[in-house]
Amino acid sequence: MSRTTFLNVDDTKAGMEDLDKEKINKLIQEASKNSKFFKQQQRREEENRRRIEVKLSKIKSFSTFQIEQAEKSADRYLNQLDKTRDLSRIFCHIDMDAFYASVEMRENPALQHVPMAVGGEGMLSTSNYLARQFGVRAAMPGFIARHLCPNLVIVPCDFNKYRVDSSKVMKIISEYDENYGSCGLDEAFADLTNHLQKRSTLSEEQRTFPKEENSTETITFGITAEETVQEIRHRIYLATRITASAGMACNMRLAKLCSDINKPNGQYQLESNVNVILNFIRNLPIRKIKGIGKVTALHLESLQIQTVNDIYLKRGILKLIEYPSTFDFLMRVCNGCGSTTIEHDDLQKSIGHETTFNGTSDSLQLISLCRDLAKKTVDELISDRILCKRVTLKIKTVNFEILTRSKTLSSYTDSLNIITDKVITLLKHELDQDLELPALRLMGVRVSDLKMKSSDLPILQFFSKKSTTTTINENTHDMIEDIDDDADDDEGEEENLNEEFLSIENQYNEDCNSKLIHIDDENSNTSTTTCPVCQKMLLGDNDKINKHIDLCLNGEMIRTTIKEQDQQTSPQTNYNKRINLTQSKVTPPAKRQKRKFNTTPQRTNGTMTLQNNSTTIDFQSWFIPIDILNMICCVSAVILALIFLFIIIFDKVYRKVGMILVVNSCLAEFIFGIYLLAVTLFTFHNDLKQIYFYDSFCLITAYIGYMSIGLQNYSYLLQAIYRYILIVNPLGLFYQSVKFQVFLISFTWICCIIYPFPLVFTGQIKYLVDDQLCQIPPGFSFVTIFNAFYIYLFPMISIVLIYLKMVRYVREMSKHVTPVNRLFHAQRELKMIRRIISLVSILIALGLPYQTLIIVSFFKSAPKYHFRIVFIFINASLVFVLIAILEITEPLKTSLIRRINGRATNVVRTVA
DNA sequence: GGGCCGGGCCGAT
DNA sequence: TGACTATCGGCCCGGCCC
Repeated sequence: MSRTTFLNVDDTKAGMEDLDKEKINKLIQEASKNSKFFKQQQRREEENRRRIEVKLSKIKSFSTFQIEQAEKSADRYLNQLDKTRDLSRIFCHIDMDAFYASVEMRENPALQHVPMAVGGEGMLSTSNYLARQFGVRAAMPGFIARHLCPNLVIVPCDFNKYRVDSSKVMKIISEYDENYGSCGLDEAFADLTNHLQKRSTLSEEQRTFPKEENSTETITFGITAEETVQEIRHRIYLATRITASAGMACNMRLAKLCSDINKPNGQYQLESNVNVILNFIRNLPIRKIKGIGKVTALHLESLQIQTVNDIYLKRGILKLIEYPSTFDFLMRVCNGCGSTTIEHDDLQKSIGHETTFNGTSDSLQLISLCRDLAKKTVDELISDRILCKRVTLKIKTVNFEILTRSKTLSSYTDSLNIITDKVITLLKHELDQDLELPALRLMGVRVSDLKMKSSDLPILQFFSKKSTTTTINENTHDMIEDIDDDADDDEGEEENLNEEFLSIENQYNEDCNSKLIHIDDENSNTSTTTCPVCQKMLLGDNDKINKHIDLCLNGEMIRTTIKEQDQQTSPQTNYNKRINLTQSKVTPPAKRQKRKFNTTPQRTNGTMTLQNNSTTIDFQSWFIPIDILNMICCVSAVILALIFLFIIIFDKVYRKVGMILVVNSCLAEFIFGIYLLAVTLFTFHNDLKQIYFYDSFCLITAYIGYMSIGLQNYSYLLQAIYRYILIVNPLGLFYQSVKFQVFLISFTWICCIIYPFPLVFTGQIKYLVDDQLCQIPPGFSFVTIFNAFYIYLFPMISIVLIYLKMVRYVREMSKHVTPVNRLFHAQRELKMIRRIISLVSILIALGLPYQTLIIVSFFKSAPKYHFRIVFIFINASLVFVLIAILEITEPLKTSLIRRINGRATNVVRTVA
């Protein structure tokens, strides 16, 4: 037997008995030796070995007499356990064989003959038996699996499919025990005792099933437990075309162990006889026991405990060194005792979400992520009508060190603001306190100490018979008082925050609620406003007002619930669902369905349910085609801009002042194109992986975006100004000089480079989950208006005004006696400006959706995926603008034509 | 001494 | 080249308070 280390292959899975473990372990070590994960595992193992050393030295201090006494005490305990042994029942554990992999192989038979695994590149969920021969197993990262088995086919998880099959399986099992307990999608326990008693009274017909689907041939099963389970497995196969293994025994622990004996597609029944049971369990290696993981195994192995029988032999020492609960567990194991009741927990104990991302230390990003996770968790709380009292923040550093920080609240709540505040306070405290804290790679928010929103029920029942208006006002009134208490409680802790974080926090609150309330921060922290939900005048600081609105919105939810209640369901339905999903000592199926083994966030129904500050997003099928379209536009634009720059530089047409301005425009377009390409690639990457993830790259691109859009628009303004100068002040040579133009160009560049900095550093730019990009969220705010004016409206309006002024000027000029060439010249420049106007109108037309969005967002919330939609136009505008530049810039056009012709001539010549 | 709180660790799927 | 999940339950410990 291989010695337990933290990185060895876990060979306890069925189908992995005959592996060359040494070879596989060597390959795994090789694949992961340089990773931080490996180093962390080494640290963990060393720490555990240190603890083992302490244990061993403690053991040395015990006298033989002490050990003998402990052994006698253990024996007495074993005797007691023996007396409570219940051999009267017969449990069955059904385990679907490589469930996810089997579903995939059924859907795609080609996969049946290749080693294959289900999951993501990050983590595998399960593997088929062919892959297991290579050591590929569940909970193994994809890259190691590929190292072990280069031909491995990895199929992404599709929980929808598995859920359909799982429900078929569970339905069949429920016919044998309606109180069955499921452990996830692929496992279930059933107590067959009652069914077996009734079974003898069943007619043969009731025990007869078709041999094959749609076949007339039938098969009749007998009345024994063995045959009953064969019947269950046969019916499962008929329903799903997937095999299941089963184990039968007098308790659940033994039944589970039995289902593993004849895997796959087999079953095993353990006789309900003490000697048989002891003989069976004592010969098993400890790692087969549910509840003994790597760490416990390592500790037990250090005491020369390899099998369950060794546990028995070392019972004296175990009694002396283990915690009572651990000792109790081990004694139950070595006596073959197990649970004989399928218990159902009353209430889920905690709810939370966590996500892994590329390591980052950027506190802004971390706080924003934390907020998203809190929102997601609170949404779940609210939708299930549950309150919580304890919030926990979990973080994992890039070195795989995990920290959890939790805080108990003064009262039960489901307020987004309270929970978010609390968890962000915990995060800030960590970030502040530990300056050496490495970058983080995971963050999680969890709430616990849950209770049902019980007070809702009588209120709802009572008021549902009255007018809804009364309900809301009554409820809201009560809630305001509640929340004020909570707000007071929170104030004390706010003192711990440093100023930087406070400013970020306030900014966020402003952003979030700018559509709801106006707060005059300049005068004081206190202001009056009207609540958009209950229409009451509110007096207080931002926090209190926000919290009030938060609660009012919950009140709004209550009203909705009342309406729904009258129509269809009771408000308890959701909660009951949750209870029903929760099984004894097993993960609720709904939760298990969510489990994933890849790096992507939770996916259900092929969609991703994520929260940002305002919306829930689903992955849409049109994302990818649109991303590709955008990429085509961006790449075309970048290539065009590069070609233009190349031509201008190599043909030396840049020596003219006007061309310097065109170079400036092309350069701006090039940067803007690169920005759009980066954004599109970023979005495409996230869409493809169906993840929401961002790092400072996203912020940097946003910065470059705002800068380059400014550069682009001002470059056209400079061109217009230059034309204007040429006409209005043809003798003002200084203004037409290269020096002056370069000065203007430099000036606009400096303005455009500097202006987005405050946007970045004051957290105005946010990662918008739905749109997968970083932008200033649309909405009525000074920043939005200033931004729109600074980089768009001002240059565009100026160009239009210059054009109008020039039209008037040329008209005036033509009325007076003017040198012909000067008039001609002016008309030509006017034509130039007209072209610039046509170019600008492209920008205006295709930028219009963006501007409309901004304006609409002043009055109501922006539609979902708004930026995705407007960015299609912006990407397209870039290509059109570059084509327009070519069209209106004569020297560029002629140069390009000459080159194309030249090359064509060359080709002809070569061919000839 | 018992209960609560906050932190850490383990295990299962 | 580097690359190792998400969610939940449960247990234990030390520190603190009553």
